[in-house]
Amino acid sequence: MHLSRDAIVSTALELLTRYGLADVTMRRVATNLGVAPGALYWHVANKQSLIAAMTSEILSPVTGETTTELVSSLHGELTRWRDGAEVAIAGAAFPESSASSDLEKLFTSALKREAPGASPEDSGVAARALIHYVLGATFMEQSREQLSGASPSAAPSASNAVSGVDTLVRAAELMVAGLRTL
Amino acid sequence: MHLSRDAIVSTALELLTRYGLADVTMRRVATNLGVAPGALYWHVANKQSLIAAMTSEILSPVTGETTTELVSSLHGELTRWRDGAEVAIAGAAFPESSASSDLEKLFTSALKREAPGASPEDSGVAARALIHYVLGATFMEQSREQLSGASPSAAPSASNAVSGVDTLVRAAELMVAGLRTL
DNA sequence: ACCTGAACACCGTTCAAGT
DNA sequence: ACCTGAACACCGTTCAAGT
Repeated sequence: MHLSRDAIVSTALELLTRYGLADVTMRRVATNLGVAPGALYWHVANKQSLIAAMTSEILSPVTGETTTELVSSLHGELTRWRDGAEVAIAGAAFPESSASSDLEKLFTSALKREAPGASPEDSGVAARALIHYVLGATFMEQSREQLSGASPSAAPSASNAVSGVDTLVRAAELMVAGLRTL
Repeated sequence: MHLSRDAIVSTALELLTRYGLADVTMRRVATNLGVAPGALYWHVANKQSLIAAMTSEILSPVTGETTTELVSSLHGELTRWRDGAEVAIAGAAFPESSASSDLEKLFTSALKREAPGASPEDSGVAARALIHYVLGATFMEQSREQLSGASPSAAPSASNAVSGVDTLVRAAELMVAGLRTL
C-alpha cells in the first residue's frame, strides 16, 4: 500500500489535531491508512519514536533572532497543535530526535547575542530553563483548556492571565538580565 | 475490605518505586490490595486523580528558605522516586491537587526574600520558570536513565554532567540576579 | 456504604505466513 | 521488501447485583 514513514507521521498529526493525543493510537493510525496495525512496525520502531517524529515536525518551524522571538515562536507552534506541548514533552524525552537539541542551540545562541559576557555554560542553563518553562507552562495551559472544554481558538479568556505569552517573554527578559549581571 | 483512599495511594507509590509508572495500572493496584478493579472507583474518581494524589505525596516534603535550597529539595524529592518527575508533571497539570500551587508559593516567597525589589508578578514568573525547569530537566534525566538501563542510585555517571543539581541551582542564581536588576 | 462479577471498548507489539 | 491475520497480554471505566 506504498506505506511510508512520512505518511504515518502525517496521519498521526491529523489524528492529533482532530481528536487529541489520547486518540492517537497505533491502531487508529493504521486504520486511517487502510492498513493492518502490524504494518506500521515496518516503518516505525514503536509508538515512542512516532511521537518523537511528530515532535520534530511540530518544532521545526520555530525560529527567531532574539530570545523574546524564540519564546513566542515556540509557544505559538505548540499552541497551533492540539496537545502540542504534551507531545513535545514526551518527544523531547526520547533522544534519537534532534528536535530538542536544535531548539537548545537556537536559544543558546540568541542568549549569547543578548548577553555576550555570559559564559557558554550559563547561556546553556538559561536556554534549557526557558525551553522547559515554555513547554511546562503551555502544557498546563492546554490541560486546563481541555478540562474546561474550551476551544483553543476562542478569544483568550481572562482565566489564563497567569499564563500566556507575556509571562513567558518576561521570563526571557529576566534570564537575559541575570546573564548580564552575573 | 476496609479499602481507603490512602491505602490506594500508598499501594500505587509502592508499585511506582518497584516497577515504574507504566506498571502503575488501576488493575495492578487493585490486585495488590486484594480487591476487584472496580472497587477503586468508590474512593478515587479516576486514574488521573490518583496520579494527582501521588504527586501531592511526592512533593509534600519539599522545603527550603532560599531558592537554591528549594531547587535542590525539589530535585531531591523527584529523584527519590522512580519516574518521580513524570508523575509530578502529569499530576501538576491536573488541578484539584494544591501540590503545584503550594510549590509556587514556596518559590515565590523565597524569591521575594532574595530580590525584595522585584514586583510580585516578576517573582511569580521566576518561580514558575524555575519549577518547570526542575520538573522538565529531571524528567529528561530520569528518561535517559531508563533508556540506558542504569540504576538511579548508582554513582553519578559523567554523562549527566549537563543536568544534575548544579545547573538547576545555577538557573536559580541567574533568575535572582535578573529579578534584582530589572 | 462498599464491593464483586462481568462486561464494554479498547490498547501496543509480535510474528508466522503470505505476496 | 512489505504487508496481513491473528494472536498475546494487557488496559480504564461502568454498573447491575450482592452484602
